[in-house]
Order: sequence, then C-alpha cells, then structure tokens
Amino acid sequence: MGRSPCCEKEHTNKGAWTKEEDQRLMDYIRVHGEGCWRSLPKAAGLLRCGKSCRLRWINYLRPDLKRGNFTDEEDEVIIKLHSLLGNKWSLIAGRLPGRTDNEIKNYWNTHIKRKLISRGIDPQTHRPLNEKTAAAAAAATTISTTATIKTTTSSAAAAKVTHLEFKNAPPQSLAEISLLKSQLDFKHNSNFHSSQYSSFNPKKTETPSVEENNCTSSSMTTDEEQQQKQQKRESHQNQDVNLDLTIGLAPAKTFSPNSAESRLQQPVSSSCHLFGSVLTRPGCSCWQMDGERRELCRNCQNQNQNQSSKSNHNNNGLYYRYY
DNA sequence: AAGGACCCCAACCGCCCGTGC
DNA sequence: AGCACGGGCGGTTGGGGTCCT
Repeated sequence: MGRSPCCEKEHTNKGAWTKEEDQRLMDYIRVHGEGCWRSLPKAAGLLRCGKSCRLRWINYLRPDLKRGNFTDEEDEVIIKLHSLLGNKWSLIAGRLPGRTDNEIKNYWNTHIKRKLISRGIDPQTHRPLNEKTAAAAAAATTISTTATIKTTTSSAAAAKVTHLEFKNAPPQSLAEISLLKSQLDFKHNSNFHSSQYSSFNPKKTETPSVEENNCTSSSMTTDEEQQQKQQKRESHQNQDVNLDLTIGLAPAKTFSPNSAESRLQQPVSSSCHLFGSVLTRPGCSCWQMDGERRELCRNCQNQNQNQSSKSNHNNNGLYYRYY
C-alpha cells in the first residue's frame, strides 16, 4: 500500500552527516555531477538515502552557497516575494543567489516573522495586524464579489484557472491584489501564480528585466517594443504598485511550459497581463492600469467575442484569459 | 555550577508533480 | 489513460547550542 520507500531504511544512516560522508558525497559529485540521486549513495559508497544526499548537497555542500547572516536587503526581498508568492520557498530562493529554500524557510520562521510582527504586520497576510479582523471581513464583502475564478475542473486539486472575470474593476492596488490572492486557495490553484502580478509593475528596476534577458518573444517588432515602452511609462505615472518582480532571474534552468516557474519567467512587457493572463499578442494595449481606461484592445475584443458564447459576460465587466 | 527554557537550523517525512513507458 | 519512478517541495522534528534563573 502506498509508495515504496525511496531506500531501504534498515541499511541507511540517519541524522547528522559526518565529515567523511560529506567528503565522499562531494568527491562523487565533483566527478560525476548531480543527478540520479537514488543510485548515487550506492555508487558513492554512502549508507544514505538518495534524498538525504540530495538535501545535504543542496542545502549545505554546494560550493555556490552564500554563508553568513542575511542582509537587510535580502530581508526586504524575502518579505516582498513572500507577500506575492506565499510559502513558495524554492521560488523565493531562486531569486536570492546563494540561498537555499530551506535556509530561507528557517530564516522566515525564526526571524522575519517576528520582525514583521514587531512592525505590526501580519506575516501571513502582510497587512497591519490591527486591521486583520476588519480587513478579513471587508475582503469577504469587497474582493470576493468583484472577481470570479473559473477553473477547468471542479476538483480543487486539479483546477487550473482559465478565466478571471471582474464585475467592476480589477484590483487597483497591492493591498487588493494581496487580499484577492489570500482568498484564493493558493495551494490548490498553484497555476494561478501571483508572481504574474508583475504585469502591474511597469516600474523599471536596475536589474535586467526578463525581456532584456532574451526571454521575450522573438517575433516582437520594434514598433511593438516602442508601444510597450510607452505603455510602461504611462503606467508608471499612473500607479504606485511596485512589485519589482524583475529582481534577479532564476538560475538557468528549463521548465515545462506551463509550470509556475516557467510563467514566472514569461515576458512582463504587455500591459494585458493580468494575474498571469499572458495574452498571445505582444504589445496588446487593452489595459492601462490607471483605474480610468478599462478598455480592451481590438484584438482582445475579438478574442472575447469568440469566448463570449461560453461565458456570462457582464456588460460592465472585464474578461481576462489565463493561459 | 546546574538545569530548565528557549532558539536555531540541519535533516527527515510525506506528498505532489513531471516524465517515460 | 494509468502506472511507476525520480526529483522536488513544504511542513515538521529533534538535537545541539545559548540564555536565563
């Protein structure tokens, strides 16, 4: 019944690693590289579970690990990313070079939680503690009535967000976004990735953006780029949400096309992105995020018309597709 | 100095996801 | 479609170190 264990527990060591074990593991990986963790212990002459070897390497032995205390800058990055991603430690770690998910998770639980509480901020919701109860009540009546999440299946575990329909207007501020996110079952709707709120962030950071790292569509024309830059400038002037999701890039790694990681790296240039609704036409200009213009561009209108027969479209509302 | 309380973090556990067949 | 497997993830634990009385 259930899964077979990843190793024979009777013949494996547990607990703290010895220097000799560390040395064996490092020597083996130096020669053979990472991977195939299940067979590694035997090949390396270690009486350890493969998972244990992997963890030891990733969290402790890897040569590129940064040692020492977290800096204030790292603290703030962690807080910011946590407010967007929740307990997605590996995604957060992917944006903090030299830090591991385990390290960040421990650091969060032992330091940052307290730090936020001392600032009067709830570490889970990232809202003021004294607002917590009132905000929860308010959120239930405001945000939940403005957005409807449509999924492809009725199973929470397998659900994939396909549409977001806003009866009035999409969230206008980071607070609203956070509130909306907290109301979704984030764990079960991992495909609905809050990191894609980056579409709300036209603010340019010092670090290279996704598109500057050749992650953007190769089909984009110069005109389209200009259009997007203009949109960014306009958006910048019109709102103050700075999610700074261009902070560093995840380590070079390939992801499956629909993974959260993959979508984290998708171009953030189009102002049509909304909660991960990456429209297929780069340079689409349907949404300006200024709270005034809530129009769909022609392309998106056409797309919506194609979809309208399937959805109960509110005349006053907006319709976003999630890919 | 003793020992109980508390803190920190490496390591473990069980589950989930992606892939190949 | 269903299964098996490897890898990865987040939550939790437990042991060692430090602080406090």
